[in-house]
Amino acid sequence: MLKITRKVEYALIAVRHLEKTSEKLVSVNEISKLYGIPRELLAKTMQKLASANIVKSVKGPRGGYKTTNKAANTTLNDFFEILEGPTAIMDCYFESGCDHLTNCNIRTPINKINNSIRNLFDNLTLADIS
Amino acid sequence: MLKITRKVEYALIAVRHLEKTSEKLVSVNEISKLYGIPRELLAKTMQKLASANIVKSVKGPRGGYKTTNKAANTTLNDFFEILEGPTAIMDCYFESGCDHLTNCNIRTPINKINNSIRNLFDNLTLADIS
DNA sequence: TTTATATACGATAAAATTAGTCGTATTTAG
DNA sequence: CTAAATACGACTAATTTTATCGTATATAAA
Repeated sequence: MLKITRKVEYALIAVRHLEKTSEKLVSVNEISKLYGIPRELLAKTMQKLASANIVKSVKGPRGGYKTTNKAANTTLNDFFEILEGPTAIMDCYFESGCDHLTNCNIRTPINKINNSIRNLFDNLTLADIS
Repeated sequence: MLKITRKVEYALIAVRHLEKTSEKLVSVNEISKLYGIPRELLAKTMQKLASANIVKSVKGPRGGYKTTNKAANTTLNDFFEILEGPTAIMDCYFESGCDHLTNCNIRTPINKINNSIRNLFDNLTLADIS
């Protein structure tokens, strides 16, 4: 219920670590050992952050990741959506098709809750929560 | 990721239905048929709402549920916590014991996000989202 | 030019959580 | 009495999340 996923958790850990080490390239291996998190999973997570230009990747020996100047200004909503897709407390908020037989009597409440959450996360950046 | 559960969904449906039918007692059977939701699951959900005094239960034939005057003023945070326990985007926010090896570098961000969400839900009542 | 190290990415397996069902007890109107 | 309703715990099924595996590609350094 209203939990973030490990992917997001690991991404936060990594980005914060990279912010600290600044310009230096740090490999997935290093971060996964340092915080005791699964390497392959972190690797995939970093790839998503890289394709969204939150971090920059460098291949090959001595390669790794570093944050881009975009990182700190990224909103939580963008950060979450890069990793997990649209922010929605129920699938019907984005997908079509409602399960309920006659009519859905919670459309308004669901929308209001969703909009509140999205508004919250749109107005918080990674820098804000540091 | 940040989803509400079916229990919460069903509870919302039921409470909104009961608000509409006002003083009349409505059985779980009736609501479950009307919205096409599993009876037993809804029954349990209603029992939790009853023990939190959001709804009043009446046993026996012609029995059922109706909302109490407490219902509309209930905050989303209370409503969620009655059904699902403490609101926390990560378990470590409430439970002790951290998985991370050396040190956790996301304590501050997690707390800030959590407090923001809790603050949001503490200031929204069921009436507000109707 | 070969080797070792690193990212990239899709497929699959394991674990955990959520959703749903079942059985039995209790209450009470008719 | 009986039927209809809530109450509650145990169990099973389904779904989602988490983790692993295999293979490809890039590149620094020997």
